[in-house]
Amino acid sequence: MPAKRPPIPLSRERIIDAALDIADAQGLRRLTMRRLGDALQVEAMAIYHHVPGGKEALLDALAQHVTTVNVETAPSSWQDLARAWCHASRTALLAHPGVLALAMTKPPRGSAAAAIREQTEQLREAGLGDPPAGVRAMRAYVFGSVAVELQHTEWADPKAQPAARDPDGDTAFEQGLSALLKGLAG
Amino acid sequence: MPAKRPPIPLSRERIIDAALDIADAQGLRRLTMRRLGDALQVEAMAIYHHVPGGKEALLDALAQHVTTVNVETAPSSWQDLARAWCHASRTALLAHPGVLALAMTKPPRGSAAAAIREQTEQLREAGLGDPPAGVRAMRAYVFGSVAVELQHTEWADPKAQPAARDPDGDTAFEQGLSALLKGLAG
DNA sequence: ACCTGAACACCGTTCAAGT
DNA sequence: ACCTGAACACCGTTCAAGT
Repeated sequence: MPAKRPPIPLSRERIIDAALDIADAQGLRRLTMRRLGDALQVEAMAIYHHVPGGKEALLDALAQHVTTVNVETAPSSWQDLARAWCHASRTALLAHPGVLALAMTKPPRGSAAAAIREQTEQLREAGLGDPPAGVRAMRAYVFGSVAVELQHTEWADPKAQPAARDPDGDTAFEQGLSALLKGLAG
Repeated sequence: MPAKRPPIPLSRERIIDAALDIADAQGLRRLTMRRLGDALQVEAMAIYHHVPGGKEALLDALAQHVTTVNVETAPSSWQDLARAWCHASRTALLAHPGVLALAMTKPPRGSAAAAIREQTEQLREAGLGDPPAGVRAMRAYVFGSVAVELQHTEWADPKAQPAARDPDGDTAFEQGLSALLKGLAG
């Protein structure tokens, strides 16, 4: 006879993880405070204790989660460094397709804004010409590529799992990235 | 004494226009069947008569509206033609910032899918190397650029009017577009 | 400190009813 | 044919109350 397991205490992190699960599996429109509560075995109202701003703040946190990336500064050229940042960003976005719309729509805040500043500084030190413009172009490229790639997989198979990715996506991304970096070089 | 004006009959087009107004001015989250009915001087339930699929179909229609563009095939090189398509797409998306998330998220259907096919054919005839890959890269670029540009204006001034645009947006777009086209050339 | 229950204003959508 | 009113299941959020 299994002992009555004491419930894992609620936390901001567990809430965000559960919210990402729901958004990825069922879509943003079905991410509901009540459904989220169900997934966490808790009444919806308990969530407000851990996420002060309510649902709007929760959505902000989800956007931050998929746009906060970090790269160890090691590579040789600014091109290699730029590639590393773009790959990391793409991977983070593809991991949670359900919240891509939030990531592209909400202006970067907190850790997401900090990551952009860090990326800008690293690329400046690595010798990139106009770091803010370069980072802006890279962010645009990564956002757009991921959006089109996800549209493509959903168009090909409306019930595709997030794991079942577009095989053309990788190569299309690499080609476009090379062209972009060549363009940024001057 | 003003005569009692007979109400303009409801139509799918009027509904879509009113929905775009609300989304642009107040955000997608505040676009509600009831609010939409108010704006049209009609009960919310009347909308279902003109938009069979309900709210989901309405959102699809909004996405189609801002991603359906057309370009008169006249320019000389495939580069000029590609520029024309990218400019037209960007303009259409910037005109309705409130529904960008839908445009990037919903796979192209109906007139939007037709526009992509048309663009692909025109560019093939104009001599572009791999038309589907090229169009995919252009769509990604336009989506990403517009998303970052709108993030940027909202970050600079959270209550900026859609008309008050980012001055850097135009030049950043042109620079990136040139780099992309150079990359597509080979 | 952390969670619940009841309550309130608001959603999307249906269906029968009006004109 | 086109619109309305009432109804239903479901939202986000508050607040007092429980432990």
